[in-house]
Amino acid sequence: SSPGWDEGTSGSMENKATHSSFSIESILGLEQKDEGILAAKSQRPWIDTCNNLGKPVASISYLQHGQMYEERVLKCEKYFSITEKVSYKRELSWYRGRRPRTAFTRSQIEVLESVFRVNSYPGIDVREELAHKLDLDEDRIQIWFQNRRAKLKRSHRESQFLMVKNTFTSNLLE
Amino acid sequence: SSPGWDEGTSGSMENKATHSSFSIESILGLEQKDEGILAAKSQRPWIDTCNNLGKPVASISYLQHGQMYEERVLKCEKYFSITEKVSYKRELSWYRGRRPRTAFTRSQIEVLESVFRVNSYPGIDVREELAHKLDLDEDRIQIWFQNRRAKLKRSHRESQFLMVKNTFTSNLLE
DNA sequence: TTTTAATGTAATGGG
DNA sequence: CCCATTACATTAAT
Repeated sequence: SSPGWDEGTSGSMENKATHSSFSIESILGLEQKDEGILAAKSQRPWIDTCNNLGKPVASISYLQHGQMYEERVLKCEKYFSITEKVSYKRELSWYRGRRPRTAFTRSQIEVLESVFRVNSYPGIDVREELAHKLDLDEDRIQIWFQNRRAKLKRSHRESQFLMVKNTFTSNLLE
Repeated sequence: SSPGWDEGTSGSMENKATHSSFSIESILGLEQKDEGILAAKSQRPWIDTCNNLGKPVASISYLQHGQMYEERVLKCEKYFSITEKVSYKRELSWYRGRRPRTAFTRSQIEVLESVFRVNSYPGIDVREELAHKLDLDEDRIQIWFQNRRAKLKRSHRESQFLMVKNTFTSNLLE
């Protein structure tokens, strides 16, 4: 449940613990048995969000507040239709298949940074805990730590580099 | 001899047959004697290369052809200094002891992919042949096929997941 | 422009 | 060999 984009209904497959005996899954004969391919988790849930309702029947696009929007008619019934409004940028991300960029809040960053100072390699347990506390996907946490480690290494490299360079320069000036 | 990262001047240690009595190696007292453990093949040749000449005395960095380079001063005498030019990318990998990431060329990938389509599990003989033809280590080939098989498996899982989910969605909309 | 979230994949280590 | 992870090079969003 990352902020900035909704998850649609794609999460329903994973809520094994909460469905009743008369759940949709059981009616459709898709009961999870923790065997075979149904256990698989989609790698691209933000794409599923649009696929869940099929290809749009139609769409119109327009400008609003200086931004390009598109209204897609996902389903047309006699008395109603289901529409979805998406921004142009998001649409671009979609067909490129790229996850919309997550914008962490300041408070989320603060927590992540404080954990990072203690442990740059949190295990799955810590990541799940963080994910729950910060209301983020565990995947986002993992990626954040990866990028954070890369950043740390970059800064180490730069400072080390400058140190050597300064030594060299000092020697030259002696 | 993987393409994708230059060897700088560090390859000189391997050209034992071509150096004269007044080579840099002999001046520095680093003559190879081919005795004892030196005959063994290192598991990490990309680390040995830098350790052989000790830590650089100093280094300066600069840009050339859009790439970061570093010039390291290996030894400073009164009238001369011995320097070594290395690319920045290589420098990064050094201090961590990790093999520099191989960047396969498009044509190498094409060959590997075409072989993969026919046989995902090439034996040592095929791998050696590929290594020779593509000018790569046999190890790189082996790793490539391992990663390629993992990728194939992922895509299979993903498509199966989507198939099941689409069935699920179709049922809902009927 | 700079920073950094996201991606693809080469490399590593354990089983 | 597999599998899960990690590092790393790049791309692209902000």
